[in-house]
Amino acid sequence: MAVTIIDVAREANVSPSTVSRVIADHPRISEKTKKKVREVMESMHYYPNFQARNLAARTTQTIGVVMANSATLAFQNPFFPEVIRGISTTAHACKLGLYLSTGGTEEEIFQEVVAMVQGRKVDGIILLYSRLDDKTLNYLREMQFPFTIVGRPYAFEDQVDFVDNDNKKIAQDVVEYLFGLGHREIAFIGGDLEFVVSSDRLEGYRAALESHALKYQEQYFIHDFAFEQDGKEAIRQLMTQQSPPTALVAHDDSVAYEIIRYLEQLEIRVPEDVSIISFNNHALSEHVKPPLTSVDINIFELGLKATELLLERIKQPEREATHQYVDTTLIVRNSCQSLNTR
Amino acid sequence: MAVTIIDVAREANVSPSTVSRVIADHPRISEKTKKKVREVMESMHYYPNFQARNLAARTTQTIGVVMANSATLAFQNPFFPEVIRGISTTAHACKLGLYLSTGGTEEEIFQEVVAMVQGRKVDGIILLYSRLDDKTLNYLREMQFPFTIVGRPYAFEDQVDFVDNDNKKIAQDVVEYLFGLGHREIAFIGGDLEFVVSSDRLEGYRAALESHALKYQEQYFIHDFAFEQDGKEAIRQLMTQQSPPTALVAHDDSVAYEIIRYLEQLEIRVPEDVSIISFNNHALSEHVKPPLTSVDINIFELGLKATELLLERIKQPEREATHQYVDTTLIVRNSCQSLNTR
DNA sequence: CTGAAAGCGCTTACAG
DNA sequence: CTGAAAGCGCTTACAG
Repeated sequence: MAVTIIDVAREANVSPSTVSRVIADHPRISEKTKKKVREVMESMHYYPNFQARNLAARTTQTIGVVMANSATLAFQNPFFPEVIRGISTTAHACKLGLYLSTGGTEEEIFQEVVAMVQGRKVDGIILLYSRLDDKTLNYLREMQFPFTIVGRPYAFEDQVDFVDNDNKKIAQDVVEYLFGLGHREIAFIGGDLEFVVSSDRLEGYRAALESHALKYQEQYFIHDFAFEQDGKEAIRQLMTQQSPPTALVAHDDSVAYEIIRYLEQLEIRVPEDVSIISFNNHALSEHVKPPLTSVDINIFELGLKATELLLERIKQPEREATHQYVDTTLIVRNSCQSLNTR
Repeated sequence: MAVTIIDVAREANVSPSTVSRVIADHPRISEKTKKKVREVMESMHYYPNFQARNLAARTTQTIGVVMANSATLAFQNPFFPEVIRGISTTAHACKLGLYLSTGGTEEEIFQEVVAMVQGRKVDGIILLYSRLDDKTLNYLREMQFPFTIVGRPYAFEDQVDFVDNDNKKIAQDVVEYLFGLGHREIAFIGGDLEFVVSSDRLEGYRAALESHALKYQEQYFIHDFAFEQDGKEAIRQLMTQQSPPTALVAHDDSVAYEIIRYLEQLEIRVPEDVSIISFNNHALSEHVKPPLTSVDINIFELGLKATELLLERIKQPEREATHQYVDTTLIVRNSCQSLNTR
């Protein structure tokens, strides 16, 4: 068996309480005692048992990280490691552990979250996605369990802590940018509207069009499911209609890459024949052909801030809900062409 | 306070022991009692406290996942989510939790692993990397703590459980493939040789050359650090020497993308002027230009198998060490050209 | 500044 | 088939 606090206490001629207090660096223990106990701990290779400590102290020192189901995960590939890196940075600095959800379906994930909360596995939870009317989120709200979202909640915005980009605004900005280049026929290849990030971006797109008295047009919008089912055909239809778009907005770089390939097969050149712009600025976007103009959404920061908010919430359960919007940067590369100079 | 096993016991008119046994679905409890207790648990919304259960049962029902430091992580971007997906699949099926390392440096990671082991945070550990003479690995070995590596250990191969691709072989195969296409001047842009995966692939490359009585040549090898410092210059030098290579082997697709961009700047066409082949088959490799010929290493399976091995090890600490090699597939796309038909 | 005692919420031989 | 008791390894009022 491993050496316990009792073994140390006996060896150091103090009580277990004292050893415990030395571990916690309690101020009311004399330096002399601390020194002695620490020496004994060292020589006996004592190491505290977290489970016991946490059970007694009613804490876990770990936070739960809940990702959307794996299908979506695969999709948002580069998002995940980067947001984890942000979360880890804060977590590690505060000596907090990370507990990861493993569920593959919405229901499994929900059950896991219940287990985390009720089973006292974590002190708080970070939701890595925001879905319309999400069971998990509602549960967390009802339980008043500390949690933060990376993304904007679909509702109760003022009652929930979250970190997000201003997705409406960046979608608007992107359209404005294209508008500035002279584009008027701008199509949007959207993400799954179940996710708030997707609906926000779509909304920004529409708002930008309307602000220029351009109408939102059905035939300029491709749903995620249509694209996933047969992306090539969707793009073909889009580009062969009466007045095809001169610019495309894709909801994610990986989608943009795919579109570019289909366009190529259709012998439509980017950016000469059609411009393309996208979101999320994957690491590879500077290396593809043509280098992709994309919005950097600062994923690392998203993870970092979400963790900070969560820690504050854990410390002060009663504080008011806080939001934070993380800055984005439009990275202009070579996938968009100006029509003005024509 | 939450409802405990004692509350349930009182309400159901049984002892706490019995409630505990009902939770564990102990065979010696009568169906009648089980039914009654379960009804009470239901109606009282009882949920077991994992910390207490684990403390008493001396288990954790969670496995630790340790990644190499963040710098490397960023590099191997798509690897991480995919291997986690594989690990999650097995873990979730066995109702095991995942505890993630958060450290940014080797030393931090080591300390975390010590905390996981000594602090009884996990029942076993999966190392997501294999490094030369790794302190963490050595510690785990010495402690005889259950662990598995995704990758081949640098030593003690027959004493450690691991899952890997046969990296020597796939590097050989890749060179053979190029050889079959008529290439004789084949360069290698390698990874960090601190990692076994990189040195294995380099070794395979050399072995393949030698099997064709071709000599390994310094000027056909670019070190990871040289490439990272100034990739463009490294490629320029490589391609402007006396007899430049006709084919390049890159240790990872993301490196291949970068190389392709530099080649383009040098006005060297792929595959017309030089062929390029790579490992890991990122999701994007079919979408880049030219679509990249790459070796699919089946990352999902790597994670899945590693977890299975770990679980077996946890069950039978004394069993013999096992290895498993996961199959790979050469995905031929359009980045290599045959010289034979010229 | 330090200790004795109770308690965190479970599990598991042992006994019947 | 079920219960009483000890124990997992800590923490933390309370008392001095």
